[in-house]
Amino acid sequence: MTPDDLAETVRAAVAAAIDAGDFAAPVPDDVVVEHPKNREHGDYATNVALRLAEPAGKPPREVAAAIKSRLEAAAGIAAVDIAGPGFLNVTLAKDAFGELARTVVTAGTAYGSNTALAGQRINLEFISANPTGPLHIAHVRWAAVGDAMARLMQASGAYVEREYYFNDAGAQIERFAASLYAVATGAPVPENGYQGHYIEDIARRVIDANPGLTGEVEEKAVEVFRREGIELMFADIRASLERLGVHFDVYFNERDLHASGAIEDTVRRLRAAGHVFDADGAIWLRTTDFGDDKDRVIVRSDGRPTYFCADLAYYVDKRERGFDKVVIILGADHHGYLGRMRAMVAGLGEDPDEHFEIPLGQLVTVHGSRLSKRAGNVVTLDELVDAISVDAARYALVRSSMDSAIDIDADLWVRHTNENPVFYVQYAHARLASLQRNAAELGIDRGDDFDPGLLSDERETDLLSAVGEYPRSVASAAELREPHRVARYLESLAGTYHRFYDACRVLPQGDEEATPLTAARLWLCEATRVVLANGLGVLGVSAPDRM
RNA sequence: GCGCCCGUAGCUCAGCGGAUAGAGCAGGUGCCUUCUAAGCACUUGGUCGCAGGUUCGAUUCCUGCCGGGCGCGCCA
Repeated sequence: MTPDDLAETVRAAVAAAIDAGDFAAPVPDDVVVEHPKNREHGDYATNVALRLAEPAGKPPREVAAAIKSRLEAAAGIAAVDIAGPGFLNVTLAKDAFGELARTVVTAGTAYGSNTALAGQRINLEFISANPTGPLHIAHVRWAAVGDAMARLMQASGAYVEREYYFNDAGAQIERFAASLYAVATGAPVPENGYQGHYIEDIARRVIDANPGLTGEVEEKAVEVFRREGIELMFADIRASLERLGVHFDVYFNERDLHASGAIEDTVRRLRAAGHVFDADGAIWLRTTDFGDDKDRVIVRSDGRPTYFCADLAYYVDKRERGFDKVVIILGADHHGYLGRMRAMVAGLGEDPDEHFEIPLGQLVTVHGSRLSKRAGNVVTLDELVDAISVDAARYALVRSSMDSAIDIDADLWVRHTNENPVFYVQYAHARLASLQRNAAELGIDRGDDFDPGLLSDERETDLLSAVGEYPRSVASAAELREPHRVARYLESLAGTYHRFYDACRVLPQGDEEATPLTAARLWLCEATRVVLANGLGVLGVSAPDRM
C-alpha cells in the first residue's frame, strides 16, 4: 500500500463517517498522511480529524474517534490509534506494507513519476551567459539546478524545453573582441577588458586559423577576432555543458528578435495598449502601473532598444511558441529585474502569476569572495569538474536550497574525501548492485513472487516507508521548483538502507539455504536500488554499480 | 534610503502550521574469518537572532527591530 493509497483509504473512511451522520463537514479532498518521525506513532499519521474539528463543530478527538472506527475496518489497516490533540496514528498490516516493494520493482524506472504537471508546456531558461568567457562556478549552479528542475518537471508529466539565451552583439562582446586583439598584439588589455588564460588561448586559435591577422588594419582584425572568438568561445561553452551532461533544446540569439522585427512589434503592441510614453527622447514603459518602483526605458534616445525591451519581445516569442509557463532561473544579482519583468507581463495583458516564474538563486562564493568573470583567477566549470568529477559537482550544487548562498571551500572540493554526501548515496546504490551480482552468482533468484508479510523487521518497515516517500519527494520538489529536496531525500534513504544492511542479512552464508525471507529481502533491496537510481537520475548524477 | 535572501548544534546545512527540532562533518567509545568498514551502533552538543501578533498548535505564517549577503543604470 502506497501513501497515496492510504490517503485515499482515509478519505473514504471520512466520507463514510460523514454519510453515516457521525459528524457534519465537507469531505476534504486533500487528506494528508505522513510518516511520523517517532515510530511509536505508527507507520503513518494523519491530522485530518484536527482539520475537520472546526467545520464539524466537535472536539478533534471526537471526530477522530468516528473516523477511527471506520478506518480500522478497511483492508490493509492493522491498527488505528488516537493520539495527542487528535492525530490518527495508523499501523499498516505487514503484508499490505510489504506489497510496496512489488509496486516499486514492477514500476521500475517509472516509479516516482506522476501527473501533477501533465499537459503543461514549460519553457525553462537558465545560465544564458554571453560567450565572453568560459562558464564559471556561478553558472554551474544554474546548470545543475536548471537541468535537475527540468528533469523533475518532466517526471511530473510536463513537457519541458531547456533554453539558453545569449547575445553576441553589444558592449560586452566589443570588450571581448578588443581584449583578444590586445593580447594578440601584445598591447595592454583595455580597461574593463577580459583577462585570463582563455583569452590568450582563444586569441591564439584565431591567429592559427588566420595567419598574418595581427598585421591587418585594427578595425578589420578586431572584427575577425570578434566573429571567430565568439564562435570558439561558444563551442567551448557547449562542450563544457555536454561534459556536465546538460543539454539545451534551444540556443536563442537575441539578434533574431531584432532581425525579425519582433522588438518593434512588441513596442507597438504595448503602445497600442496605452502603457508607453515618450520622454527625454526615449520611449518608456509605464511599469509603475503594474507595481514596479519606477518606469523603464525600452528604446534609448538614440533609437536602440534596451536589453529589457528585447526581453519583452523574447517573452512574447516564447508564449507564441506555445508555452504555458515561461520560467527563468536567475541569480540574486538580477533580482532587481523581477519587478519590471512581472510588470512587463502584466503590461502585455497577461497574468504573471499564471504564465511567468523567476526562481531566484543566491550566488556561489569561493573563499568568501564573489566570483566574477572579469577577475581572471576564477574557478571554471571545467576546473571544477576536473577537480571533483561531474557527479560530485552536480550533486554538491543541487543539494542546497537555492535560497542559500553556498560558500564553496575550494580546498575541500579538491580534497576529494568522503565528506561529500554524493558518495554516501552512490555507495548505497553500489552495495545494492553488488548484492544482485552476488545473488546471481549463488544462483538465487528473487522469483516472481514473495511473501510481503515477512518484511516485518523494524529496519525493513523503515526502509519500506522511506521507499514509499519517493514519489511525493519528486512531486513536491517539482511543484516547489526545489530540486535539493530530492537530494536530501536520497541521503535519508541511503542512511535508512545502510542501517538495514547492517542489521538484516540478505543472502545465505556458508551452507545455509535461501529462504522465503531471502526472496522477500531481495525484492526490498531491488526496490531500494530502483529508487536510488531513479532519484540520482532526476538529479543528473550517475548510479554506479561498483565503486 | 528602498527591495530580495539568509540567521537553527563547534562547522556546513535540512526541516511547503503538527507530537520529544534533525543530518553530515568535527570530538569521544565500540563493531570487519560472513552480502562493499566510502558502512553501522552508542555518546557529547540547541534561549530555532530578538520582541510582539495570528491559532487548538509557530522553527514554519504576519508585523517591528538587530545582524549578515546581494541588488537598486537610456549596463547586460
